[in-house]
Amino acid sequence: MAKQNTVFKDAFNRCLTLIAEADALPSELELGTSLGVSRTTVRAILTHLKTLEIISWDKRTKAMLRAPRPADFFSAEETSSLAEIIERSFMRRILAGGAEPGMQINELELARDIGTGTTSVREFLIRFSRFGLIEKRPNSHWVLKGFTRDFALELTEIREMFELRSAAGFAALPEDHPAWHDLEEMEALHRDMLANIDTRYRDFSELDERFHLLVHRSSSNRFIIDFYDIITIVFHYHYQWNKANDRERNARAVQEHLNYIAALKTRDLPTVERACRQHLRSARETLLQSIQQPDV
Amino acid sequence: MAKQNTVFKDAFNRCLTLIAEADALPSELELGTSLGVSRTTVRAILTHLKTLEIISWDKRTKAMLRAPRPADFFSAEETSSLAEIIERSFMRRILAGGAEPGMQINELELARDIGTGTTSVREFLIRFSRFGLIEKRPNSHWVLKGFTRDFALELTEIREMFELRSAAGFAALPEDHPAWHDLEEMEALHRDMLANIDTRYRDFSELDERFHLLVHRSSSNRFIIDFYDIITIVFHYHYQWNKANDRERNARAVQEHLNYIAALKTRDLPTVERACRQHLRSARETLLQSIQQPDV
DNA sequence: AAACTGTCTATTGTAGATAAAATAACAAAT
DNA sequence: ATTTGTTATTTTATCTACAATAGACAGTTT
Repeated sequence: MAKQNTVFKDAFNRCLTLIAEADALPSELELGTSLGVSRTTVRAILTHLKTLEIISWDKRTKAMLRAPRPADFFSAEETSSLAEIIERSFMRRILAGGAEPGMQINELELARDIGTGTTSVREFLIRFSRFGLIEKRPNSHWVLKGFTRDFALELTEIREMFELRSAAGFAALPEDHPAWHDLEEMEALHRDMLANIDTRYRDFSELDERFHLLVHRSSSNRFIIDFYDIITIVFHYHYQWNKANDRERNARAVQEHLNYIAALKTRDLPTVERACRQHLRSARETLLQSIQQPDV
Repeated sequence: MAKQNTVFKDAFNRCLTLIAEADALPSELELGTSLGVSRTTVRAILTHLKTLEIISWDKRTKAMLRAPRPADFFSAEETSSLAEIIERSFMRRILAGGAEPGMQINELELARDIGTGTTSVREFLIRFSRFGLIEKRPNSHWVLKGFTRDFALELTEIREMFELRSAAGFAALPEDHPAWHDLEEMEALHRDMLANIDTRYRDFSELDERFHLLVHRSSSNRFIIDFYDIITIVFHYHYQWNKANDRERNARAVQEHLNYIAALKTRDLPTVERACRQHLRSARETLLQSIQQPDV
């Protein structure tokens, strides 16, 4: 069926929440930029809104007729792009489904399982290969290298190099750099979470990602920032499937982040390095614990 | 036309040089493993060899009838895979053809220019994107970030981190590790080249690549080793299109490599670090000099 | 004239089809 | 026990086609 219209559906949903608040509708162009889509898609959205009798629309006169109802929204499955679907499906297979290192990966089989064409699966695998978990044998299959202890060690080795350098770079940023303001906000978010840790500890994963990204960004090095994608995806799925002791683990991590933030604010290099190392060490331990040791 | 039979053609050429020396033909299976192809392809090759009356072939009796002639070989264009063709073509466009940073890259146009389908171009761009020179705008074009001074600085920053760590790792390898033997060979090759530098300086590019790969490999970290692909491709094309003063430049680099090798053999960390830093510094200078400064 | 809209075109994302190559199986021959 | 003939099946690499989306231009409204 050629292209899926997930861009339209997702933008439509976001548009509904957008107009639910402000009841005056902006111009097509404006709507397009605030939703991040082209005018073509905006017009498709407006047409659909009109069909559902949520708005009236004639040329440049648009008016709200009624508030959006839950039934108006497209369901979550419909709005996720094919790439997201494939990623989730693939990660479930290789992480949850007891996939052995060395296992062969078959494009056709994956595509059939997921219910997509082979092209999309192929492109996903090519993109995914930079994460070092799979490898291509040309004219033949892909090989799963596996989420092993070695993988985790190699990953964290690089992470530590990059983050130490980024943290040092952060501490050296000029007084008026916007990152300092972001850091203040980040600190407030952490304090908030720590105050209500019993109910909020599940949200740590997202906060963790945002905090470390802020640090990495200060390196201004595209390779360091890009590498952080690997960290993100690994920890994202890791958090999803390893929930043992996560309350305590996350509480400790929040505290470590706060120490780390305080250290950055001193701008004293040895202090920064100490706080950074300490946090990275426990992050590594957490990751390693979740990896099932191979039998050999 | 679906798949190109470049695997067959390339393997056929390699087979010709292989049998030109030894005149007894091995079994199909054996031939397959030494050429790195399946039995299906081996049989296609044997059939073609028979058609050209280079060998006689009846069941397991195969005999050479005549030596291969230049005309028997497939031409170089026919044997290079589509991916290689696309890479060369693309690199020529973005490096030689005065491509400005910020320029849009159009899959369809590229494909038409090169004379291939869009799928292959797309897959190439996805693979290539990890080199940090291009970036995708989803549902829209790719953007060329350009081979700029910033790019070179970011690249060399990582390179220096990785290579210093790898070099330190190399110096710490146990006495009986095979890498020490490879290093001896490498040293001999360098001495050879230095002795005949006037005629051999053009081959330095390849030697350089092999030497640094040897060092990087000792890190045993897939991310470090994979990153070296970026270095390789950048320096490969860099050498191709920047030939100014290359004789002196290469002579100096060979000497630096020899110092570096000597330093590794001392296994003394400060010595290694000094030699490594010195070579990397001049490599960076060379790279930077070749980049045209943007007008701003 | 500036902002907006209607209409049209070009390009991307994805599915499906096809040739090349890999893989498999097994009986027959050495 | 290894190699080959034979045949069939599976999978990859690549092309083509088409809907969704982006983007451009000209006309319209304020």
